[in-house]
Amino acid sequence: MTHAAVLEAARALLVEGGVGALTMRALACRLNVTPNTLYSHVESKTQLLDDLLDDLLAAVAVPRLDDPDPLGAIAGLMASTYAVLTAHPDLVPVFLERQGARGPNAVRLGELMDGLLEREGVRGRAGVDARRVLIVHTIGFAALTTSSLGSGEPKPPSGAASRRNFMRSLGWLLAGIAADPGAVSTPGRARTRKL
Amino acid sequence: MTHAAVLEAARALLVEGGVGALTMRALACRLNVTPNTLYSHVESKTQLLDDLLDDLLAAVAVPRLDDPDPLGAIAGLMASTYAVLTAHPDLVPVFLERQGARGPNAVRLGELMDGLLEREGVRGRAGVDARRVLIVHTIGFAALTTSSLGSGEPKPPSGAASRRNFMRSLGWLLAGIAADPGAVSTPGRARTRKL
DNA sequence: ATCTAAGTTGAACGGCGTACAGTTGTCAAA
DNA sequence: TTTGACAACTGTACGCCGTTCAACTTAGAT
Repeated sequence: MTHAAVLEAARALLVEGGVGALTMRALACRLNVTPNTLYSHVESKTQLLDDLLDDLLAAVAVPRLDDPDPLGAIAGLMASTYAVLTAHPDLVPVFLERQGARGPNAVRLGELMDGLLEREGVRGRAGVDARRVLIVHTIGFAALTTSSLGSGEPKPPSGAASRRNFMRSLGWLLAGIAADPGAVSTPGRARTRKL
Repeated sequence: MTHAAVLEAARALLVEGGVGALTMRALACRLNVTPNTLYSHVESKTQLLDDLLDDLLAAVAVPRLDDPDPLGAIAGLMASTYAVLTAHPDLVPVFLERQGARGPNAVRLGELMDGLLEREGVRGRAGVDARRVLIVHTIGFAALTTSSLGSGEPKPPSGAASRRNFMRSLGWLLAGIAADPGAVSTPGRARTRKL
């Protein structure tokens, strides 16, 4: 009975029955313990979910910061993130509810992205905006990839079709970001008091 | 004590304390009634949330289908949707959880959008994809507009800055959609068995 | 005056996350 | 070998949740 065992059982519950099935009581039952025992290994259910989230992000394949093609590297990074998220669709709503993960892996990915964007000449305010756009697009697509979204089309598109659609629109966004770096490229006093 | 009164009180609770504060018991208390009374006017809490969602969508300003500038009309439609959603940020997580509203107003907006896209030459599979991209972008931005999203930047951007960022990236997406209609413009037997 | 149907209520069910006091088992220090 | 500290675990319970059901009230139609 360890922290890791709890996480693993939680993941199993999530896969088998979705978020609704992940209950401290069900979790305890699966581990053959009483519910309160879990609190010796997990601070709270919220913390447990955060741990699951960050574990998920650990599976994202990260490009090298010095990749010769920064824009392509970013595309690959987002594609990998998308793949990881859609592979575990049950966690995505949790992700949204938390307003984005804040664990060490999330931070690492964010910094890597900033580095790659900077190599494209996108930094400062523009960098923050660009990261936001890309993350919204990726998480949003992952979150809504299995729904029919409004009228008609009762049959949601296949996973492969969704992925193609994701990559295509991701390309549009990257093109826009690259075409308009809009960066205040001179750091220092020039941008100190600009909001 | 009517359906409308319940909805109104629910909205008030939502504004005052977020989703967590919207409880059947709290709702009943605010209306000076016992909790079970609510079930004479509302089928379930889920249905109540759906009603709130669709009510929200009723506030979206819709362009005319025969607007001389379809692309601009779509941009306006998404901008209005974004404004409405960000004005009631508490409902956006609910929106996400429901995987997009399915009420009559949502259907109406979806159909209007399809009509406008069609006038841009985007129809069929491409139309569905385009609608998906635009909805993801809009709802995603509204959902994540108040978070810091990963590393750094403890101060989230202001509402106006977020809106500018939203509109700018929306423009990139619309440009991509318009530049590559990718439509199978000949309906009929040619595309019957193409999945 | 009587019947009916809608609105409301008290009480309860089962489930949730979680707290607290007490029991067990393990293992180092005496 | 005994003792004692400490971590893991349990029984029990609290307060919350959404929801149901039989009973009661009451307004309007017959």
